[in-house]
Amino acid sequence: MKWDRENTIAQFLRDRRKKAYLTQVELSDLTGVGLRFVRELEQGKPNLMTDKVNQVLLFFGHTLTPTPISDETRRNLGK
Amino acid sequence: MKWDRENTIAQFLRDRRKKAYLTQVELSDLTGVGLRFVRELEQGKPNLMTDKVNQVLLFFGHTLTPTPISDETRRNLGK
DNA sequence: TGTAATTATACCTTAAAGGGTGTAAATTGT
DNA sequence: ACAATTTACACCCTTTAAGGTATAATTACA
Repeated sequence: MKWDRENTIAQFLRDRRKKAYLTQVELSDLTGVGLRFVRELEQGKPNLMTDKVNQVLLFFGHTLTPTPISDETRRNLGK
Repeated sequence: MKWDRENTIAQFLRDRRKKAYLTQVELSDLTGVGLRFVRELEQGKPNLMTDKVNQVLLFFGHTLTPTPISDETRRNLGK
């Protein structure tokens, strides 16, 4: 599967980390996930484990939940 | 890690499947994920792969996205 | 109440996610 | 322009998610 830096989670986390003036290393330390994982997250690796993602999201007060797909997303379904 | 049938994703999917009058087997077929996975999903297995979850959520027009944690969630942080 | 359908557990195998580390590339600041 | 910091990529290793299948428990209903 192809990586997609523009996917919702990747974008969200790159943005939040920047705004918090944190490096990937710092975020890795603060959240307890591996540095490698932080990088894969931000580069849009497609297949991630939910609890690892949540471990990072939680640091920013967020969590993964099912939300209705946007028209935008629906349009891109056929990739 | 402990399983939690009441977690957001598990609850959401049990509810949606019921409302669609589908069995786990049917949902498994329709979404292309394994039957075992549907069951683990609905029973709140903690560690899931995001693309598998999305594969099922998409069937119900949803997808995993980072959302602010609720007060409820925040209260339960210390488990 | 008995029986078929649905759901829950258990066991085993396989593919791949996550982690550590080392190195190269890119970014930043002076 | 250069040095230091930060980010990206490659390698190998360990762990485990997901799938298939078989069996037990539960639920639905005739």
